[in-house]
Amino acid sequence: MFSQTVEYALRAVVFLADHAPTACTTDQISTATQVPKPYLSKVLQNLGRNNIVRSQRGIGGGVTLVKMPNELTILEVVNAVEPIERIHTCPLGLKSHGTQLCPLHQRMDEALEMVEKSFKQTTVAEMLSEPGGSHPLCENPKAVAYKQVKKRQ
Amino acid sequence: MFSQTVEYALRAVVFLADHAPTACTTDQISTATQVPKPYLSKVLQNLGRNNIVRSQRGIGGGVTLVKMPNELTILEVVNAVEPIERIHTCPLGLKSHGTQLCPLHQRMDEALEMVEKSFKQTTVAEMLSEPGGSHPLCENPKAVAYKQVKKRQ
DNA sequence: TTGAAAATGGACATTGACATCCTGTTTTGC
DNA sequence: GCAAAACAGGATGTCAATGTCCATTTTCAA
Repeated sequence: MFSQTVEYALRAVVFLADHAPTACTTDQISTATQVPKPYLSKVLQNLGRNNIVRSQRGIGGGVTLVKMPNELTILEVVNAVEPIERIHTCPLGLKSHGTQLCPLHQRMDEALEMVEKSFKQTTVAEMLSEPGGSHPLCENPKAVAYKQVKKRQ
Repeated sequence: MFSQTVEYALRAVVFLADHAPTACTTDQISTATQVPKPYLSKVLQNLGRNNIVRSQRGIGGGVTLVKMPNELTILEVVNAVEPIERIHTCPLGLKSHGTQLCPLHQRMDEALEMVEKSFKQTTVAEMLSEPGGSHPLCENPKAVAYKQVKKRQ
Protein backbone atom coordinates (compact mmCIF):
# COMPACT_ATOMS: atom_id res chain seq x y z
CA MET A 1 0.00 0.00 0.00
CA PHE A 2 2.97 2.27 0.44
CA SER A 3 5.09 2.61 -2.65
CA GLN A 4 8.70 1.61 -2.78
CA THR A 5 9.61 5.25 -3.28
CA VAL A 6 7.93 6.25 -0.01
CA GLU A 7 9.79 3.52 1.83
CA TYR A 8 13.08 4.64 0.28
CA ALA A 9 12.49 8.31 1.09
CA LEU A 10 11.72 7.52 4.71
CA ARG A 11 14.80 5.35 5.06
CA ALA A 12 16.97 8.11 3.64
CA VAL A 13 15.47 10.78 5.87
CA VAL A 14 15.84 8.63 8.98
CA PHE A 15 19.45 8.00 8.08
CA LEU A 16 20.08 11.72 7.61
CA ALA A 17 18.38 12.51 10.91
CA ASP A 18 20.53 9.91 12.60
CA HIS A 19 23.62 11.72 11.35
CA ALA A 20 22.40 15.31 11.52
CA PRO A 21 23.75 17.85 11.19
CA THR A 22 26.58 16.16 9.30
CA ALA A 23 26.10 15.91 5.54
CA CYS A 24 25.96 12.40 4.08
CA THR A 25 26.78 11.31 0.56
CA THR A 26 24.39 9.39 -1.62
CA ASP A 27 26.86 6.52 -1.42
CA GLN A 28 26.71 6.38 2.34
CA ILE A 29 22.94 6.58 2.40
CA SER A 30 22.63 4.00 -0.33
CA THR A 31 24.80 1.52 1.49
CA ALA A 32 23.08 1.93 4.84
CA THR A 33 19.53 1.97 3.53
CA GLN A 34 20.00 -0.68 0.85
CA VAL A 35 18.45 1.58 -1.75
CA PRO A 36 20.00 1.34 -5.25
CA LYS A 37 22.22 4.38 -5.56
CA PRO A 38 21.04 5.73 -8.93
CA TYR A 39 17.44 5.55 -7.86
CA LEU A 40 18.18 6.97 -4.44
CA SER A 41 19.69 9.97 -6.12
CA LYS A 42 16.40 10.58 -7.92
CA VAL A 43 14.47 10.28 -4.69
CA LEU A 44 16.83 12.71 -2.98
CA GLN A 45 16.51 15.17 -5.85
CA ASN A 46 12.78 14.98 -5.37
CA LEU A 47 13.13 15.59 -1.65
CA GLY A 48 15.37 18.52 -2.50
CA ARG A 49 12.82 20.13 -4.80
CA ASN A 50 10.29 19.81 -2.02
CA ASN A 51 12.62 21.42 0.45
CA ILE A 52 12.99 18.44 2.73
CA VAL A 53 16.70 18.09 2.15
CA ARG A 54 19.45 20.37 0.93
CA SER A 55 22.39 19.14 -1.08
CA GLN A 56 25.90 20.34 -1.61
CA ARG A 57 28.07 19.34 -4.53
CA GLY A 58 31.75 18.67 -4.55
CA ILE A 59 34.23 17.22 -2.12
CA GLY A 60 32.90 17.17 1.40
CA GLY A 61 29.44 17.72 0.04
CA GLY A 62 26.39 15.59 0.50
CA VAL A 63 22.83 15.81 1.67
CA THR A 64 21.42 17.25 4.88
CA LEU A 65 17.96 17.76 6.33
CA VAL A 66 16.53 21.25 5.99
CA LYS A 67 14.57 20.97 9.26
CA MET A 68 15.55 19.60 12.63
CA PRO A 69 14.50 15.96 12.99
CA ASN A 70 12.11 16.87 15.82
CA GLU A 71 10.37 19.38 13.59
CA LEU A 72 10.04 17.13 10.56
CA THR A 73 7.05 14.81 10.40
CA ILE A 74 6.98 11.70 8.31
CA LEU A 75 3.85 13.07 6.65
CA GLU A 76 5.95 15.86 5.16
CA VAL A 77 8.34 13.30 3.75
CA VAL A 78 5.58 11.10 2.37
CA ASN A 79 3.75 14.03 0.85
CA ALA A 80 6.94 15.22 -0.81
CA VAL A 81 7.43 12.05 -2.81
CA GLU A 82 3.89 10.73 -3.12
CA PRO A 83 1.17 12.93 -1.68
CA ILE A 84 -1.65 11.20 0.20
CA GLU A 85 -4.66 12.07 -1.93
CA ARG A 86 -7.70 12.46 0.25
CA ILE A 87 -11.07 11.88 -1.42
CA HIS A 88 -12.80 15.23 -1.61
CA THR A 89 -15.32 14.69 -4.36
CA CYS A 90 -17.16 11.67 -5.66
CA PRO A 91 -14.82 9.64 -7.91
CA LEU A 92 -17.77 8.81 -10.13
CA GLY A 93 -18.54 12.47 -10.67
CA LEU A 94 -22.07 12.11 -9.32
CA LYS A 95 -23.20 15.65 -8.66
CA SER A 96 -25.34 14.82 -5.66
CA HIS A 97 -22.28 13.30 -3.95
CA GLY A 98 -20.26 16.44 -4.45
CA THR A 99 -20.20 17.69 -0.90
CA GLN A 100 -21.34 14.55 0.89
CA LEU A 101 -19.48 11.41 -0.04
CA CYS A 102 -21.36 8.14 -0.15
CA PRO A 103 -20.56 5.67 2.64
CA LEU A 104 -18.14 3.75 0.45
CA HIS A 105 -15.94 6.72 -0.26
CA GLN A 106 -16.44 8.02 3.24
CA ARG A 107 -14.87 4.85 4.60
CA MET A 108 -12.02 4.95 2.15
CA ASP A 109 -11.36 8.59 2.98
CA GLU A 110 -11.54 7.84 6.69
CA ALA A 111 -8.79 5.30 6.22
CA LEU A 112 -6.69 7.88 4.42
CA GLU A 113 -7.41 10.38 7.17
CA MET A 114 -6.25 7.97 9.86
CA VAL A 115 -2.97 7.38 8.08
CA GLU A 116 -2.52 11.07 7.45
CA LYS A 117 -3.12 11.95 11.10
CA SER A 118 -0.84 9.22 12.34
CA PHE A 119 1.97 10.35 10.06
CA LYS A 120 1.42 13.98 10.97
CA GLN A 121 1.87 13.20 14.63
CA THR A 122 5.12 11.34 14.16
CA THR A 123 8.39 13.22 13.88
CA VAL A 124 11.53 11.78 12.41
CA ALA A 125 13.26 12.32 15.74
CA GLU A 126 10.84 9.92 17.40
CA MET A 127 12.07 7.17 15.10
CA LEU A 128 15.50 7.45 16.64
CA SER A 129 14.68 7.78 20.31
CA GLU A 130 12.03 5.10 20.70
CA PRO A 131 12.86 3.23 23.90
CA GLY A 132 11.63 -0.29 23.18
CA GLY A 133 12.37 -0.88 19.53
CA SER A 134 15.56 -1.53 17.70
CA HIS A 135 17.39 1.29 15.98
CA PRO A 136 16.43 2.07 12.37
CA LEU A 137 18.84 0.87 9.69
CA CYS A 138 21.27 -0.55 12.25
CA GLU A 139 21.86 -4.23 12.73
CA ASN A 140 22.80 -3.98 16.35
CA PRO A 141 21.53 -1.70 19.12
CA LYS A 142 25.12 -1.27 20.25
CA ALA A 143 25.86 0.49 16.99
CA VAL A 144 23.95 3.52 18.21
CA ALA A 145 26.48 4.40 20.85
CA TYR A 146 29.27 3.77 18.41
CA LYS A 147 27.84 6.18 15.90
CA GLN A 148 27.29 8.88 18.48
CA VAL A 149 30.99 8.81 19.21
CA LYS A 150 32.02 8.72 15.60
CA LYS A 151 29.69 11.46 14.43
CA ARG A 152 31.74 14.53 15.17
CA GLN A 153 35.18 13.34 14.29
CA MET B 1 -2.86 5.03 -1.92
CA PHE B 2 -5.60 2.61 -2.89
CA SER B 3 -5.20 1.20 -6.34
CA GLN B 4 -7.69 1.73 -9.10
CA THR B 5 -8.41 -1.98 -9.03
CA VAL B 6 -9.42 -1.87 -5.37
CA GLU B 7 -11.74 1.04 -6.06
CA TYR B 8 -13.28 -0.85 -8.99
CA ALA B 9 -13.75 -4.05 -6.99
CA LEU B 10 -15.47 -2.20 -4.17
CA ARG B 11 -17.79 -0.39 -6.55
CA ALA B 12 -18.75 -3.66 -8.20
CA VAL B 13 -19.36 -5.43 -4.90
CA VAL B 14 -21.45 -2.56 -3.57
CA PHE B 15 -23.50 -2.61 -6.72
CA LEU B 16 -24.04 -6.35 -6.41
CA ALA B 17 -25.02 -6.00 -2.77
CA ASP B 18 -27.47 -3.30 -3.73
CA HIS B 19 -29.15 -5.73 -6.12
CA ALA B 20 -28.70 -8.95 -4.17
CA PRO B 21 -29.74 -11.64 -4.56
CA THR B 22 -30.46 -10.87 -8.22
CA ALA B 23 -27.61 -11.62 -10.61
CA CYS B 24 -26.19 -8.67 -12.55
CA THR B 25 -24.39 -8.73 -15.87
CA THR B 26 -20.97 -7.23 -16.38
CA ASP B 27 -22.65 -4.73 -18.67
CA GLN B 28 -25.00 -3.51 -15.97
CA ILE B 29 -22.23 -3.24 -13.40
CA SER B 30 -19.93 -1.50 -15.84
CA THR B 31 -22.50 1.13 -16.70
CA ALA B 32 -23.47 1.86 -13.10
CA THR B 33 -19.96 1.87 -11.69
CA GLN B 34 -18.29 3.60 -14.62
CA VAL B 35 -15.66 0.89 -14.79
CA PRO B 36 -14.50 -0.05 -18.31
CA LYS B 37 -16.25 -3.30 -19.14
CA PRO B 38 -13.26 -5.35 -20.35
CA TYR B 39 -11.28 -4.47 -17.27
CA LEU B 40 -14.23 -4.97 -14.96
CA SER B 41 -14.58 -8.49 -16.29
CA LYS B 42 -11.00 -9.19 -15.22
CA VAL B 43 -11.64 -7.77 -11.78
CA LEU B 44 -14.76 -9.89 -11.44
CA GLN B 45 -12.90 -12.98 -12.55
CA ASN B 46 -10.40 -12.25 -9.83
CA LEU B 47 -13.18 -11.84 -7.27
CA GLY B 48 -14.59 -15.12 -8.50
CA ARG B 49 -11.33 -16.99 -8.00
CA ASN B 50 -11.23 -15.63 -4.47
CA ASN B 51 -14.74 -16.77 -3.80
CA ILE B 52 -16.21 -13.31 -3.28
CA VAL B 53 -18.58 -13.58 -6.23
CA ARG B 54 -20.05 -16.41 -8.23
CA SER B 55 -20.80 -16.11 -11.92
CA GLN B 56 -23.24 -17.84 -14.16
CA ARG B 57 -22.88 -18.02 -17.93
CA GLY B 58 -25.58 -17.90 -20.53
CA ILE B 59 -28.84 -16.07 -20.95
CA GLY B 60 -30.15 -14.76 -17.65
CA GLY B 61 -26.72 -15.29 -16.13
CA GLY B 62 -24.51 -12.77 -14.43
CA VAL B 63 -22.62 -12.25 -11.24
CA THR B 64 -23.81 -12.56 -7.64
CA LEU B 65 -22.22 -12.25 -4.22
CA VAL B 66 -21.29 -15.50 -2.51
CA LYS B 67 -21.95 -14.10 0.97
CA MET B 68 -24.76 -11.96 2.30
CA PRO B 69 -23.84 -8.26 2.22
CA ASN B 70 -23.99 -8.07 6.00
CA GLU B 71 -21.49 -10.90 6.29
CA LEU B 72 -19.04 -9.56 3.74
CA THR B 73 -16.45 -7.05 4.94
CA ILE B 74 -14.71 -4.67 2.63
CA LEU B 75 -11.42 -6.07 3.91
CA GLU B 76 -12.30 -9.38 2.28
CA VAL B 77 -12.90 -7.61 -1.00
CA VAL B 78 -9.71 -5.58 -0.79
CA ASN B 79 -7.64 -8.59 0.18
CA ALA B 80 -9.06 -10.55 -2.73
CA VAL B 81 -7.80 -8.13 -5.36
CA GLU B 82 -4.82 -6.57 -3.63
CA PRO B 83 -3.96 -7.95 -0.21
CA ILE B 84 -2.92 -5.49 2.47
CA GLU B 85 0.62 -6.59 3.18
CA ARG B 86 1.42 -6.04 6.83
CA ILE B 87 5.09 -5.60 7.70
CA HIS B 88 6.14 -8.66 9.65
CA THR B 89 9.86 -8.66 9.20
CA CYS B 90 12.44 -5.94 8.65
CA PRO B 91 12.37 -4.92 4.96
CA LEU B 92 16.12 -4.43 5.10
CA GLY B 93 16.63 -7.98 6.27
CA LEU B 94 18.44 -6.90 9.43
CA LYS B 95 18.48 -9.97 11.64
CA SER B 96 18.19 -8.09 14.91
CA HIS B 97 14.97 -6.48 13.68
CA GLY B 98 13.44 -9.82 12.90
CA THR B 99 10.92 -10.04 15.66
CA GLN B 100 10.92 -6.43 16.79
CA LEU B 101 10.51 -3.88 14.03
CA CYS B 102 12.37 -0.60 14.26
CA PRO B 103 10.22 2.45 15.02
CA LEU B 104 10.06 3.42 11.36
CA HIS B 105 8.55 0.18 10.24
CA GLN B 106 6.50 -0.04 13.40
CA ARG B 107 4.76 3.20 12.44
CA MET B 108 4.23 2.12 8.89
CA ASP B 109 2.80 -1.19 10.04
CA GLU B 110 0.58 0.60 12.55
CA ALA B 111 -0.90 2.58 9.70
CA LEU B 112 -1.57 -0.61 7.79
CA GLU B 113 -3.08 -2.15 10.90
CA MET B 114 -5.46 0.78 11.35
CA VAL B 115 -6.67 0.49 7.79
CA GLU B 116 -6.99 -3.26 8.08
CA LYS B 117 -9.03 -3.00 11.27
CA SER B 118 -11.26 -0.32 9.88
CA PHE B 119 -11.97 -2.34 6.76
CA LYS B 120 -12.52 -5.48 8.78
CA GLN B 121 -15.20 -3.76 10.83
CA THR B 122 -17.13 -2.48 7.85
CA THR B 123 -19.57 -4.72 6.06
CA VAL B 124 -20.81 -4.10 2.56
CA ALA B 125 -24.35 -3.89 3.92
CA GLU B 126 -23.36 -0.86 5.97
CA MET B 127 -22.50 0.98 2.78
CA LEU B 128 -26.09 0.76 1.70
CA SER B 129 -27.92 1.57 4.90
CA GLU B 130 -25.91 4.51 6.15
CA PRO B 131 -28.44 7.10 7.32
CA GLY B 132 -26.63 10.38 6.65
CA GLY B 133 -24.76 9.87 3.42
CA SER B 134 -25.90 9.64 -0.14
CA HIS B 135 -26.44 6.24 -1.74
CA PRO B 136 -23.45 4.60 -3.42
CA LEU B 137 -23.35 4.71 -7.21
CA CYS B 138 -26.69 6.54 -7.40
CA GLU B 139 -27.07 10.11 -8.49
CA ASN B 140 -30.17 10.78 -6.52
CA PRO B 141 -31.31 9.47 -3.11
CA LYS B 142 -34.78 9.00 -4.61
CA ALA B 143 -33.31 6.38 -6.92
CA VAL B 144 -33.01 4.04 -3.98
CA ALA B 145 -36.74 3.66 -3.57
CA TYR B 146 -37.11 3.27 -7.30
CA LYS B 147 -34.65 0.45 -7.41
CA GLN B 148 -36.24 -1.34 -4.49
CA VAL B 149 -39.48 -1.48 -6.44
CA LYS B 150 -37.83 -2.51 -9.63
CA LYS B 151 -35.62 -5.17 -8.10
CA ARG B 152 -38.05 -8.06 -7.98
CA GLN B 153 -39.91 -7.51 -11.19
C1' DT C 1 45.52 24.85 -12.37
C1' DT C 2 44.24 20.50 -12.16
C1' DG C 3 42.22 16.36 -10.41
C1' DA C 4 39.10 13.98 -7.54
C1' DA C 5 34.65 13.98 -5.18
C1' DA C 6 30.02 14.65 -5.40
C1' DA C 7 25.40 16.03 -6.98
C1' DT C 8 22.53 17.02 -11.36
C1' DG C 9 19.98 16.05 -15.37
C1' DG C 10 18.79 13.61 -19.40
C1' DA C 11 18.29 9.34 -21.81
C1' DC C 12 17.27 4.71 -21.63
C1' DA C 13 15.65 -0.13 -19.84
C1' DT C 14 12.37 -2.93 -17.19
C1' DT C 15 8.33 -4.13 -14.89
C1' DG C 16 3.72 -4.25 -13.41
C1' DA C 17 -0.88 -1.86 -13.31
C1' DC C 18 -4.35 -0.68 -16.20
C1' DA C 19 -6.90 -1.40 -20.25
C1' DT C 20 -8.57 -3.46 -24.69
C1' DC C 21 -9.69 -7.01 -28.04
C1' DC C 22 -10.75 -11.38 -29.79
C1' DT C 23 -11.91 -16.07 -29.60
C1' DG C 24 -13.80 -19.83 -27.11
C1' DT C 25 -17.14 -21.98 -23.90
C1' DT C 26 -21.32 -22.44 -21.27
C1' DT C 27 -26.17 -21.76 -20.79
C1' DT C 28 -30.83 -20.77 -21.90
C1' DG C 29 -34.95 -20.49 -24.72
C1' DC C 30 -37.06 -21.53 -28.85
C1' DG D 1 -30.17 -28.46 -32.57
C1' DC D 2 -29.46 -23.57 -33.02
C1' DA D 3 -28.92 -18.86 -32.01
C1' DA D 4 -28.25 -15.42 -28.73
C1' DA D 5 -26.56 -14.15 -24.12
C1' DA D 6 -23.11 -14.07 -21.09
C1' DC D 7 -18.69 -15.22 -18.82
C1' DA D 8 -13.57 -17.12 -19.44
C1' DG D 9 -9.07 -16.72 -20.93
C1' DG D 10 -5.22 -15.49 -23.81
C1' DA D 11 -2.78 -12.00 -26.50
C1' DT D 12 -1.68 -7.46 -26.92
C1' DG D 13 -1.13 -2.37 -26.07
C1' DT D 14 -0.07 1.74 -23.04
C1' DC D 15 1.81 4.20 -19.42
C1' DA D 16 3.73 5.30 -15.03
C1' DA D 17 6.82 3.45 -11.32
C1' DT D 18 11.04 1.69 -10.75
C1' DG D 19 15.73 1.21 -11.84
C1' DT D 20 20.19 2.11 -14.59
C1' DC D 21 23.72 4.69 -17.11
C1' DC D 22 26.43 8.48 -18.49
C1' DA D 23 27.85 13.14 -19.47
C1' DT D 24 27.92 17.57 -17.08
C1' DT D 25 28.46 20.82 -13.40
C1' DT D 26 30.04 22.22 -8.95
C1' DT D 27 33.28 22.26 -5.25
C1' DC D 28 37.39 21.65 -2.78
C1' DA D 29 42.19 20.87 -2.06
C1' DA D 30 46.74 19.89 -3.38
